Amino acid sequence: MQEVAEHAGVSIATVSFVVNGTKRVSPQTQAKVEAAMRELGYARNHAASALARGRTDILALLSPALERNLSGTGMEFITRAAERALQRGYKLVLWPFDNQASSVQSLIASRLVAGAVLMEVELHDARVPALRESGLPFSLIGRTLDPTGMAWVDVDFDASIVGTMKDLLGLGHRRIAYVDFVLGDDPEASVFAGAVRARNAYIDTMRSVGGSPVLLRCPETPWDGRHLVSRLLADHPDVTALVVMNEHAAPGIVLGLAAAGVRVPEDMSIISVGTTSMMAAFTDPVLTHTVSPARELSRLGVDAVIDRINDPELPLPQILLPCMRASGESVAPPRS
Amino acid sequence: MQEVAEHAGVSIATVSFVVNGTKRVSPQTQAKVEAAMRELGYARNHAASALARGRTDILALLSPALERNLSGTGMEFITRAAERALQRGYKLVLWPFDNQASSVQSLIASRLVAGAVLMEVELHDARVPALRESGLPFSLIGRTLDPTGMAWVDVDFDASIVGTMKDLLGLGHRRIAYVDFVLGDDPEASVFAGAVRARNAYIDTMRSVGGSPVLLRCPETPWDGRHLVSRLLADHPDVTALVVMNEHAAPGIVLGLAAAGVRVPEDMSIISVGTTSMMAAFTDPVLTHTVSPARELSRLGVDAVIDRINDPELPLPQILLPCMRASGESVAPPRS
DNA sequence: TTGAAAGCGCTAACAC
DNA sequence: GTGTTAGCGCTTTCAA
Repeated sequence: MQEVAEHAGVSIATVSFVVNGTKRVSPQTQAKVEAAMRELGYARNHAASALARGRTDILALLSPALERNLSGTGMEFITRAAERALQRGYKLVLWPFDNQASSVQSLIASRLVAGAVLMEVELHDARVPALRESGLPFSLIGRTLDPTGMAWVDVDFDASIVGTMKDLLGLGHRRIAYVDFVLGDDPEASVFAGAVRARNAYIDTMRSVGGSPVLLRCPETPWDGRHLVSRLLADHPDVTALVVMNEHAAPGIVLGLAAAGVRVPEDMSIISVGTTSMMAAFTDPVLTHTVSPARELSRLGVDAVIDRINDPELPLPQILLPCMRASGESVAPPRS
Repeated sequence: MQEVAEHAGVSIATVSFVVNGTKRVSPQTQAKVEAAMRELGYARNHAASALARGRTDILALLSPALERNLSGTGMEFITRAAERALQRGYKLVLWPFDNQASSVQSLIASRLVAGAVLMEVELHDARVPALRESGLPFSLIGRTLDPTGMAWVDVDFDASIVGTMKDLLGLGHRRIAYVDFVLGDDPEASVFAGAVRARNAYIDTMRSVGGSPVLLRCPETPWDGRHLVSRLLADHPDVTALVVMNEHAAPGIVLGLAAAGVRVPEDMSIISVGTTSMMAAFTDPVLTHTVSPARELSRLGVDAVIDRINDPELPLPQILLPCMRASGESVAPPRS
């Protein structure tokens, strides 16, 4: 920067002003400085700038289980978040971590990032208390049990599941089963808040129409989807429709049903919820599905943090976005 | 740090020594300092540290088209890279960008990152010259036409395609078509080096057995895969086997064939190359496939950069990894 | 084995 | 509108 200043015949303060647009500078000087910068290929030193202003332009994307969600919706979240951050002049660092709370602590204390976006939020999320205490701006993609006083954007699973159930009930289905996912080996292990809310919405809806819920779960793979089918058919032969919140198992379920001679949608209706359309198109018939608003959620989540960095007094966005219904051919009235 | 020093009754230099392990410190002082750090929840300021030592612990993952590859193998690359970087004490920032060369320039000049990993490398990649000039350590996942003097790790597409072709030829197939992908609207737009090499390996193999290559391509979606089928059957009715390098179209192709009454593998053999096993399991029959060594490639790519950061004189790793053959049920001898 | 102090490159308050 | 300058928090050389 010193060099640029000499080259342009001004002081380094002036260079700083034009680099940051912090202060009015006469057009002539501005031009001179810019020319000098171009000539010398100057770009401001990131660390020095961050140190001096006491703030960085880096955001952290905290995603505890980057291993999970090896495709589909998860990828969408990450790429959109990175894109949006860059659009707004921020960088996005990926922070997949093991030891939740303590790792967040040191991330915060190191002042590496100006804010954080949390994905895969749990009902009682260990990262949240640490973040709140620290005062670091953050937003949730998802929400904890009590998200009061935080910025969050989330899928409106309640409405989405209720809507999906209504569709099925409207067609005459009464025995509707629900399939979601387990992570790793321990079925009781960390549970995403969204999954819990969705499941509860299903249970409530079933109860409200006097039906009894049928809950199934399996790991997020097509193989597990296939295997699930025999269990389903054996234990619940009267089920006529499936609501599946398990992007990667859904195609497997269709294959499993076909192998068992169960036709979709004539004998069994299926709706895949919170998926990408691509995943829904891997089967024949194409799955009727609802699309998780991943792109918007990422954008809003990133925006929420950046806005709060710029003005901590801003109201906290708390936004619920519905899944979009997308057509498919896997739903029909039940065989009477 | 000053506070920690006072708390422990030592100088800030000493604190720095224990934080970084840069110098021998007596066990007692060490213990005192560590206790003080814990008590005050100290973590070193990232920017200040980077500024003082003239180096950061951040790596950039340069992926021009994060939009593409919305799942499967692409996701694998990113998550594994982030994981590995963290394991080795580095952070990974995502750098999806538009304007290739210039964006790289400013990334370099800003000294934000200590090194870079390039994905989706093209034969003549605009990012590479900028990087070479700058002296910033970097590695390629993939390789340019002439990757001499650079660190790279790549899939051995030559061997993989040749192996795949041999399998098919060995079964008696002679009319083997090849399907790969187009990006966006312009079929001539930026081409990944790996795709070009793979295609050439196919062409060479066909020629070497006196066959004439049949090249097809479509966007990376199951819909496009379905549509491709009618073109294939109309234009090349005598084809008995398909080598598909298009992870997301492959399941669509199977569906399209089924719809056209072409049985897999009796009437048509299919091998999906460079895919994830999950994608290959979305169809019935499960696709015979080869798995892209994404995980290892990411690890090696990240390691290569970090090693060179630590010692620029280290020999340049230039590593070719084969795709792993994975079983499936979509290959059989041709109908005689 | 420990401490003092000179920067690292930039920002921004203050003076002109 | 532009320049001077005191830090930002840490690393590291040099001296003790």
